[in-house]
Amino acid sequence: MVTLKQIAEELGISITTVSKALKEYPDVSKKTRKLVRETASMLNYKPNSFAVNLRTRESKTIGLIIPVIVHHFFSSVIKGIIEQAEKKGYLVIILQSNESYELEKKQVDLLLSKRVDGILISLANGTADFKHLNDVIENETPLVMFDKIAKMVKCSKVIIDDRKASYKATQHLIDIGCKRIAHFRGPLLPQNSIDRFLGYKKALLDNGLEYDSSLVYICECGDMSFEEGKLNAQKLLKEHKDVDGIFINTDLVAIGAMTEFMKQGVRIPEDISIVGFSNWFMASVISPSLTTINQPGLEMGINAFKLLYKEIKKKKKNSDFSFKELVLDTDLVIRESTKN
Amino acid sequence: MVTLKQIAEELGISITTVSKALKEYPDVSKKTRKLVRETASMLNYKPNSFAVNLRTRESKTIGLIIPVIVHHFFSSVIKGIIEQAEKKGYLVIILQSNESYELEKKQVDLLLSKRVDGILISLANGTADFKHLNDVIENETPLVMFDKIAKMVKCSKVIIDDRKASYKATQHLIDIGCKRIAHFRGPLLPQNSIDRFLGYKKALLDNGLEYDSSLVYICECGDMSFEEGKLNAQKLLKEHKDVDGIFINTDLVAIGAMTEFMKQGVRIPEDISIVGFSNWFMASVISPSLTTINQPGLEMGINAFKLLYKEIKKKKKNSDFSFKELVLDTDLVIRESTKN
DNA sequence: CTGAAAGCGCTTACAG
DNA sequence: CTGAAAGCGCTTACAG
Repeated sequence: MVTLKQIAEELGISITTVSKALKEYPDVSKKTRKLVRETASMLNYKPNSFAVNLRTRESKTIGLIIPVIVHHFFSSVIKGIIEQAEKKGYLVIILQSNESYELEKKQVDLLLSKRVDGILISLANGTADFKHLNDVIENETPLVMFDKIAKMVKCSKVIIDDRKASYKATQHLIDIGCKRIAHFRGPLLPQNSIDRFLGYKKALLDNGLEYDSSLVYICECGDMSFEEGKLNAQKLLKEHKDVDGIFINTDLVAIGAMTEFMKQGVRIPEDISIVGFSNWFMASVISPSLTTINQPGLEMGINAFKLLYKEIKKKKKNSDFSFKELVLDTDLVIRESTKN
Repeated sequence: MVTLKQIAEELGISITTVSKALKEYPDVSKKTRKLVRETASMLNYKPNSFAVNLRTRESKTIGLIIPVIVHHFFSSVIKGIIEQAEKKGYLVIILQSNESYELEKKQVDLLLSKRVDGILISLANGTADFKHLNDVIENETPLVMFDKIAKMVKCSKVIIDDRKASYKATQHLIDIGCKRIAHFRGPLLPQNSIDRFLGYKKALLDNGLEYDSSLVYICECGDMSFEEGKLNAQKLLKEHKDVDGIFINTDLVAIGAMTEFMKQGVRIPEDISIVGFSNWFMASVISPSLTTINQPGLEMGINAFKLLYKEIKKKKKNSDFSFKELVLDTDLVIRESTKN
């Protein structure tokens, strides 16, 4: 590998001058600069990034921890982050927490010891303790949370208004005439699962409908989402034959439920209307197609990186920085599963 | 940030000894070692990886270039790679080429200048020149290609036998009685698109069926796959009403085609049987569900990393290393779109 | 405009 | 068993 020293020797000048010439320092004569640049490109010189990192104390690399990768929404987020990062000259190390708090903790530690310039994270469902996140902040490493966040942690965040979105979804079911509306919710912990439930409940009450907790079914929303949808649909058919609409926490669970309903001869939307959440590509191609809330994954990724980038820049200059909480718009995509 | 120097000063010993104690060198007294370890953990010492990289000339980081991320097959590969890498203490930088040769070239260069310990790549559809890959090899950076590979490049590879898989798919159509079988193929360049076409053709000929090139339709298989499927289905219905089976290069295109057929009242599988390729999760939940070739993404990722890891180890020890080409098994998943 | 020198924080061959 | 010293390849404050 070619080093500055070799270029310097080749030209009989000092390493200092070579370094400066390559970095556009103004105090190098044009002639020298040209010579250095030519020699560098001739020898195919590439700065040793290990040395640069050590000197500059930054690696132009950020870390991303995400609960699952094989997931339409999250892979869209990843795409947004990587593309934006590349534009600004940053690379992205990706880690998957598998919805495990323990793993997430280890991975945060790993990224910290790798000295990434910043960390982007969407929390695992099981994460209830936030010490590892506060460690990041104490360590002065910029941190931005997105989608699955912890309200308590003091950092920038990019989210959607889950409560508003699920209110909209439930309102739509009410508008098309549903009277008895069930909810398949996510796990008890993550904020967005809670918020979606609250939006559902509020929509019912605001419209003078009774809130019946026995109509709320819980899903873990892990690898078994599709099966959970089926199972809950079975249970629901046994326990509450009068239900005519369901707002479901996630498209994949919704698709599982629809599969089960159709198998049992329950017609969608004639007998039961269904609204999902996320707008996976799949939702548009199944039959009947699924009404759902569009969750802007790409935008979330892009904005999460942008916030992180700003913080990195500010911190570098030691200038003031205040956290931002960005709330992205969602919209209801009406399809066949709720036609009236 | 705590450094070795600070620990050394704290204990009144040399940096050398501290370093050795922390790294389990045998020539340090038990007492000293214990003292050093205690102090290190008390001060929450974390080695500065920038300095370690510079000294050891390795970063324990590898690069991954992939055509698209938001894609069931590729995101499964990513998952396999990351998990395996983490087990061996490696982190993964992910870049998306967007099926662009130009971007891919830049990204290879970027990874090389970042001095990653190895590179994993699945080629963009447009990649026909392999200089950038040979640069990697010349640079002595271990390289493993997977899925979309270049036969010409001398490195380890993980692939499936596309020809065999598509032969199997076509044979299945023939076995259930199809006489006039079309093929929606991928772009002209990538090897797997070529191989899938050849497997289709061979199956026809081996079974005494005529090969008719006008029954072969091309898709770019980019972001527009679903629409391409629809369009090709339209064309096919106009041009070849007698077709009773189609083998389609990719599930997403197949699902687009199915959507169009159903819209036009063509029954699947009664009028036309369809086989896809990849076994996206979606294939199992649409209706009729799609017969397809299961492409083992996770296994491919795991094996690709394992091969890369072996090569990294060998190169470090300067021992001999020979390239391996791993061919993973695929199987035909028979579903409703081809019932007879 | 040029360059000698210090230093980033480690690792390791070598001397004692 | 311990440590002084060299060196990885850069960057940059400082002197001239």
